[in-house]
Amino acid sequence: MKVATWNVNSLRVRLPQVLAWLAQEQPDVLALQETKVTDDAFPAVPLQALGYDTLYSGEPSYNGVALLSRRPPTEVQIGIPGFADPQRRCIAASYAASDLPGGSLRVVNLYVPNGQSVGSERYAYKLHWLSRLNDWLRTELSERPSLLVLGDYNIAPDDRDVHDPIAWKDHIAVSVPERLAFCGLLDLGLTDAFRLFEPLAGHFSWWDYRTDAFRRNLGLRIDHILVSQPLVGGCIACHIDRAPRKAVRPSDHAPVVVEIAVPATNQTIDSTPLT
DNA sequence: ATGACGGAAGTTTTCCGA
Repeated sequence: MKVATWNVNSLRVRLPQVLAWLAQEQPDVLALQETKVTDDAFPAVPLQALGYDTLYSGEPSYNGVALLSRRPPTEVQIGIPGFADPQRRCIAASYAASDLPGGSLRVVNLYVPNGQSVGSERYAYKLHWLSRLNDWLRTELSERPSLLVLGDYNIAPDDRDVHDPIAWKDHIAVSVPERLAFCGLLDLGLTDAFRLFEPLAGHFSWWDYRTDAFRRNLGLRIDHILVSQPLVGGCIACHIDRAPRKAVRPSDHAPVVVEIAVPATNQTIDSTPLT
């Protein structure tokens, strides 16, 4: 299974790029953030025409998340249970996958608050939001063996994920309390899929629109795919697709993609007869 | 220290992003 996350910074503006990327990459699930579109205006028809089911939770101007999938969703959850948050930042669903532990893949799609600046009201909201997320994911992990928690975390987990760690020290997305909150998610039993394959610095998922930051590779790695322990062994690849960031009028984020082998795939490879 | 770019709302300017 191929699952991806992409902060599109307005789905209405980026729809042609999303449609082209879906047609080319054929992910089983694509999680979108910053759709910036209300539910009544969500462009479901062209996405369905490509064979994707749609789930979405939006609001005017800001935030908004969606899940696009080639198989039908079940057990849909909008928002963090028990957390009355008016901002549309979380949507989750399950997808049948008989070869995976538990028989289905659970996908939790997040748009973690930006936080604006360390010490601000929005920063306090970000940390509170992450705390409520942590509480909920503890329950999810106990009930869903095959769990993916992906999206725009707005946190660069360590200095390898920051183009200039000295300049960014203690700034938003990099501050110690934010990184501790991210570690708190890993401590629940989640693993950063990207770091299963790439140990080096300099790989980013976001670049500022200003100052030619993408061409100079001045970015942050803040979009992540976390996987539960039963899925770790099945992860066969995780990469950041920089191609859409080179488009005309791109999003400032690039998609992150994970590929998960189901046991049947391994068996097929292992049983290939020698010639 | 500030702004630089881009989207949205909505009307010429402001808020927000990271």
